[in-house]
Amino acid sequence: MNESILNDILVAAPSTTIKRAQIIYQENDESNGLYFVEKGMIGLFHISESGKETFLRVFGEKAIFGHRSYLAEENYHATTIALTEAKIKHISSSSFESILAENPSLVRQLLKKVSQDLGNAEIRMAGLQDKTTNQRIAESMLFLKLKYPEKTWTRKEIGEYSGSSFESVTRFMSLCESEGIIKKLGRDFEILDQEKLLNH
Amino acid sequence: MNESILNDILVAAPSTTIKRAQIIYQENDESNGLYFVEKGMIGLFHISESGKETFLRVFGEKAIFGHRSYLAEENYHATTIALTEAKIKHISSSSFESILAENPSLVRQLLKKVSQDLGNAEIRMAGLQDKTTNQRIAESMLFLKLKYPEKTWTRKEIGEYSGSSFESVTRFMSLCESEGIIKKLGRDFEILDQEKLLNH
DNA sequence: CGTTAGTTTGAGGCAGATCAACTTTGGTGG
DNA sequence: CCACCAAAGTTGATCTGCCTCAAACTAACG
Repeated sequence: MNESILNDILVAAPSTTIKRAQIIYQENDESNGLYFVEKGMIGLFHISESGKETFLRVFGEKAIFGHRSYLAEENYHATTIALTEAKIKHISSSSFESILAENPSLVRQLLKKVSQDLGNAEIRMAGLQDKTTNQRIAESMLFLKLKYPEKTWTRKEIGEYSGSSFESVTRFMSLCESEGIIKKLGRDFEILDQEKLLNH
Repeated sequence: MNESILNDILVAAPSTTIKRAQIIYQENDESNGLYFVEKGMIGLFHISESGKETFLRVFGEKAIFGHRSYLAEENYHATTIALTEAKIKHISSSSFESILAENPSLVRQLLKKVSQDLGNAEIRMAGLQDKTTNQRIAESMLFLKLKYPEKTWTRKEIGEYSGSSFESVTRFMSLCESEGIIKKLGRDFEILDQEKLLNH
């Protein structure tokens, strides 16, 4: 994201500190501008009536979130939950709108980012149909660990990102460790062989 | 989509006639501007190595497609196939780029549409985890039939849209007919009770 | 009519979810 | 710094929704 454009607004906005597991907004809430992650990580989840959670997207440091609903002119379609303690900034709808109006290049950047996210979502949707649970777990482990190595991802989070149960994640990780593909480090893990991991 | 803006370009562009089942572009092909559906319907599919197809999006009359890849600056992530005989127009990347440059409001409209599509894709992804096959089939029947009533949707298409096998669609439709919720008309069907259909 | 694509129905199998019982980790506060 | 405990992880057993395979039927189009 073009940081220079957002910077002026962001330095002025006050930061809020969020505890792990705290909810920022919930599915169906009215859209309310956008948020910026100053520190920590936020997850976007869909939570079904039965309580089943699907982990849709991760927002790491310097990422923005909440913009999709504003741009789509919809209420939030999912819930954001802090994955770690975090510091975030909020930008109101009216501020966001004036930034957009004054910065056509920012609009194009957002369009690019949202288009990429749409492609990713559709590829993941297809993966739920044509890949095995272990393949999806392997891909999710690789994606989450390589893109956000600083976080100790729980089996539950990996399960919800890959579309499987946390027990399946545990089993697959034990299998991988026995084959020397990963190494468990307490609750965390390290990938020793990316190639073999993906070819499971 | 704002038709007036695109109109000038579209009247000038020549139409191409496409037969049913014909492929317009394939996954991984280089992005190539955008397409406009003048007549008929086009489907966007992901096809796995084993041949399993996932039906991602439908493009009906006056819809555009191919724009996501261009805007994301990626190769195509999926394959477009004509669902019926169709007439389409093609707009080159350079024409599309100049239209975008001259029409900020069109860029905002695209941003809105792509954001909505992202929300829908994520909701469908979550549905694959927390809904039963029959629930998803019911929702897909309703969506496809209400939004595009002129097309006789095959069991295979409904299956690939809902993330289930065509046999499961057949079985569910037989069940629904026996309960008076739908009526089969040759290969087509009619929905008699939307409420009951969704509450299965 | 003949042909082919689409549909129906039944039977069987299995990937992966769910349930259950137990162990380990790592943070917290005394 | 240690003891405690809640949260996270492990492992085994069971169960089932839905896919796959198979075989026969039927609509629709040239």
